[in-house]
Amino acid sequence: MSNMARLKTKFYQQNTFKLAQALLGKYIVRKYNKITLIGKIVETEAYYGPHDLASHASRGRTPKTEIMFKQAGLAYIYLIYGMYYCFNISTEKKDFPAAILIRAVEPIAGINQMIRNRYLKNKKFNPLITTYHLPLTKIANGPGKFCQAFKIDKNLNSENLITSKKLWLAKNSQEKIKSFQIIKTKRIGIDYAGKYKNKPWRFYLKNNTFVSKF
DNA sequence: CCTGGGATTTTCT
DNA sequence: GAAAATCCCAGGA
Repeated sequence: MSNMARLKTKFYQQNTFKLAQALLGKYIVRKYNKITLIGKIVETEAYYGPHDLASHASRGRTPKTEIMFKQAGLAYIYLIYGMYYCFNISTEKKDFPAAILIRAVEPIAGINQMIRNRYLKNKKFNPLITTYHLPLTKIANGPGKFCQAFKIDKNLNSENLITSKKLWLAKNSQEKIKSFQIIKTKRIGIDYAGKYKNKPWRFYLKNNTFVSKF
């Protein structure tokens, strides 16, 4: 992990679709209570502009969607289906609504804690049990599961990833993803989005077993 | 393998 | 009051 360097402003200022692909293979670092969790991003989705019917921003600028209209590099976190959180990164310039949803990560460090975090809200959680089991590929293979594992919730909404001490992104300069390793396909769970529902704005690493859906 | 329904709460109409 | 960028489990083929 010695080659890990935090991603700075310039990285986030790329075009949303380029950034959604550049995020693949990068690391998410989460710190709380002296615990450090690290995951490698393997799947993203872009939500772009005021007309994208799959984007919350297509229904206007509201308190909820405000972060999507801010500058690049902020955490946009919302509650979905009353139960799960989704973590996004704001992109593009101020007043242009866009964001990238992190849909899946490969667990790298703090794996036992991630598994415990996943069970904490589960009805089957029993505080007397200290060891839970979950296959590595099912810890964070979905946007809701990832947030649960990494203890990401509304408290981190609007967090600045460039300066935060709790949540940021990093890269290992020795690791490079080539474009042939990236699958581009339609986004998940947005069948209501009319002509935007089939846009190939979902990106994931080819043959990667940590993605939410193949 | 697949399909369908329930959980749960914020947000906006 | 309805919908929602999800997840899990049950039941049938």
